[in-house]
Amino acid sequence: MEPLAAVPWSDTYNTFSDDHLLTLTGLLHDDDDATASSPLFLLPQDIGDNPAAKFPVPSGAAYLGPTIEDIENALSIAPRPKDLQSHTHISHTGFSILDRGSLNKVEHKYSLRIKSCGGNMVADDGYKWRKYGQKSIKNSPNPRSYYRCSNPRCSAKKQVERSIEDPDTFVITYEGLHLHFAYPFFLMGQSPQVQSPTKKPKTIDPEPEAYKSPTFLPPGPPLPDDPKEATGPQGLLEDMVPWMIRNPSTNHNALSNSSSCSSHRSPPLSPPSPSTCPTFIASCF
DNA sequence: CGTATTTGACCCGCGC
DNA sequence: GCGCGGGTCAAATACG
Repeated sequence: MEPLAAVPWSDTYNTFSDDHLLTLTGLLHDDDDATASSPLFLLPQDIGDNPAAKFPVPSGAAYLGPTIEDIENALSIAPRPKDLQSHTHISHTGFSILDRGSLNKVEHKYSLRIKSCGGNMVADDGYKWRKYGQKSIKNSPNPRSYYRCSNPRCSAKKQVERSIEDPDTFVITYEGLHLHFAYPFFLMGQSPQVQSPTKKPKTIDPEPEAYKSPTFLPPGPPLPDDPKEATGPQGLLEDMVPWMIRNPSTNHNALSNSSSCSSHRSPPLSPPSPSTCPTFIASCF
């Protein structure tokens, strides 16, 4: 039996999962990266007035990234129906985020189970993903697709496969983060004095240099490749979730005020198109 | 023609 | 050592 007879498999996967991926990739540690044991984000309240604290400190006391509970809390701000549906229905985008238990973290990888509610998933995060592989999985009729951030300086990856139990449920596994997303959080050009003592990445990636910069900027417009391109507040979910997780009490307002197409930032490799408006972000949170 | 996708080959880790 | 399976590579192909 061929999955998704009416819609090309890869197309469905990609358009469906992109927006969700952005939701989480900004939170994720790269499994093999030197940042794996370092906090991804520090916020103004975290930094305070101590210059020495303006860079993520890879110590045991540092913020080690979101837990499943953090992410679930962030997700919980999505409007939930009053009834006893087992998942949060996102009517605008035609899919549902399965309720508690659908999100798992395993060895710095997050897996998310998302229920498709029919229709084509047309939502994009502005980032581009390049499919680099597809494999048939043993004992599963559904292949697994492998995607990598099209930004060559970014190591973010995702895997998407259809659930065996429920053909309408997608299992998306996120690994790594959009490193170019972290650019605006640091001032470049200063000699690194604080850097992670952890192991080097398996592959040479110039991106981690950003983390070596001692000065940390508060969350602002993600700046994929060139800090000089930074403009005003943006508002992708990816921008907001790290902040949300740290500020659960103000999550809802922050997102409702920040989600709009007009404030969509320029994606790393291509300008946003009308179809790339983060509708998922606006409707989900 | 440049870019993205497809897909078989290849690599590597793991269990037997 | 060998086979298996997951992950990645890269040439061929499709597409805009």
